[in-house]
Amino acid sequence: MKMGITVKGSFRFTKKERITQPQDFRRVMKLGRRHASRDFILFIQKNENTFHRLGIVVKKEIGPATFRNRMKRYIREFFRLHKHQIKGSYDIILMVKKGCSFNRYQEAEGELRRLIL
RNA sequence: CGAAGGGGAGCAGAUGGUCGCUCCUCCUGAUAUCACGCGAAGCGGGAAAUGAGGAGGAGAGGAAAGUCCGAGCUCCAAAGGGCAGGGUGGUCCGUAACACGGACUGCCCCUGUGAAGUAGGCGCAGCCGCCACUUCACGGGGGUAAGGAAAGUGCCACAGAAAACAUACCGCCCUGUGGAGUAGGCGUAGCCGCCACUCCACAGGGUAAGGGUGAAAAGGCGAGGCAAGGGCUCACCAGUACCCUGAGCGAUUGGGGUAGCUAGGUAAACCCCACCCGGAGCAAGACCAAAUAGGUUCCGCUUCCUCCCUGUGGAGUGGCGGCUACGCCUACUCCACAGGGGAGAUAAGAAAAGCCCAUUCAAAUUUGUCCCGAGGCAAUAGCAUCGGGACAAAGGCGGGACGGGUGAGGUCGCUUGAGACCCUGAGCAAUCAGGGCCCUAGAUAAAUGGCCAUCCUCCCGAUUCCCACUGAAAAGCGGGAUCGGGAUGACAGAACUCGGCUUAUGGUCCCCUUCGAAAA
RNA sequence: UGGGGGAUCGUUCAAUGGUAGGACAACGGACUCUGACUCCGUGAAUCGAGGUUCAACUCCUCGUCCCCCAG
Repeated sequence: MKMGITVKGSFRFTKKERITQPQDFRRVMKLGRRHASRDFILFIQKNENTFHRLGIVVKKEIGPATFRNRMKRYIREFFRLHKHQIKGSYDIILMVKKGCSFNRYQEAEGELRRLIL
């Protein structure tokens, strides 16, 4: 019973797991390590907490607001389901590149899995 | 029934499970009106800097979009007038308002029917028939920024004679001069001269009928008239203005008459007329917190008058005491000084933004130096007082420039509103009125998503199926059914809120027009 | 989110409503032994769709894209 509760809660994604302050964005993007794939750029830096934090950057030149919201939802969904497979505690910023054109969650999930894990 | 075009209405895949997100309400616990944490304000209910677990409810759109209009709301002290600037433009109505909507009118385009005409085409010997074109009448559909071009200015490239006070290039006509010709006439024997006619050249004039061009050429056509012509005159037609009259709330329109005979286009060129508009926008604005230097510098202004109250002094009147001088006062009036208060004038400027005006607000104190005047001490000097003036400094008020701090901090604004749905009534309609019922997103690195199953829609392929057509058959083609695979399904994401417009876009249904097919 | 401005050859700038013009670049030729420089010539554009007008880069409306400013 207690196990079920903790597993159930562990797939949540709350406000404290998000990076919202501009100085945090600046710090991670300036000091963190950088990896790139075809459609994403990943900035990652170790933090003092015991959990991961996620920030998403989608520029306006990527597409219309519907597409930008969809990309953010896909990234959040992937982070929610896969954050336990990342060891340690990191601040993660994902930036979407310009030519990105995902329409399905599965396409994004494959590329994110290759990039992060 | 199908296809195409136009218009209108409504929907925005459905159901279930599961993992999540945002907001709200509630329950229990360690009295959650507490403890703790984040620097603070304020906030935080669980992997964190931190105490825990549940239950329930709600959660993107017809365009949320573009920001093209109009409003609400907030601030600019109040939101007034004029100019400038901007906008609108048929009429009436609707609306909180509009560049919106409805109805009607005018104009333009498309189309159908009917009539008339034609020197057009085809058939026919012909009459005539069919087609085509033009005009008119009636009907249907669509569009329309639709005031004024006889208020003024500007422009109208090229071409053309001329592009707007009409002009005179060609042409036509008249007159004059000169030349040439003639089988003409007169004089003469003839040469020759004059007259007449024709042609040419030049000069002067008349003329808009005709003329290549152009987007556009100064009403059309016929007759008269004329030297030639011309609305020069007349008949008909078209157009304009005015008058009378019928219809309509009105735009407008039917009929009649008169006039001048004509006025080109462009106002989405300037402009004129009528009407409307103060500006900025929720990053508006209010509060709280943190931090810093309530900093530097420049410029302008800082002026007068009057009223009331209190106090002091003086004068007068009155009362009392007193024999006169005089003394006192609880009274009143006037003058001077001091303090306080209010009102008015003026005023740097501010509200104010593009400018001006009205209106409102607005510091207006102190000290020092110099000059002048008055009288006092004094006596060529000088000293202090008072009044006036000038200058300076400090303070105050207002404005400009530069700088310092914080670092995208929090709460409210923030969703009950010209609100949605249903019924009834008024109206052709847009819309309005009454009644009932309901509360329906409030995020802020920004919430609606992922997965699974079934059904619906679309696409592709297959067939042992069925139906219709062609064919003698084999077979071909179309539709339906089943199975498998795919599209996971158009445009697209609230950001203060409404009313419209525009743009993007998937199906469904209804209406109108045209075409095709079948049946009667 | 709100408020402003703009779009012209490949690039950067012009153009009273009346033939879209330079400069750089590109290509071809001349000059040169060759290249550079210079000279001559050529091609190449009004963001898209409607409307006003005889005529639109210009005026008006709608759309697309880009830039700037606001705490």
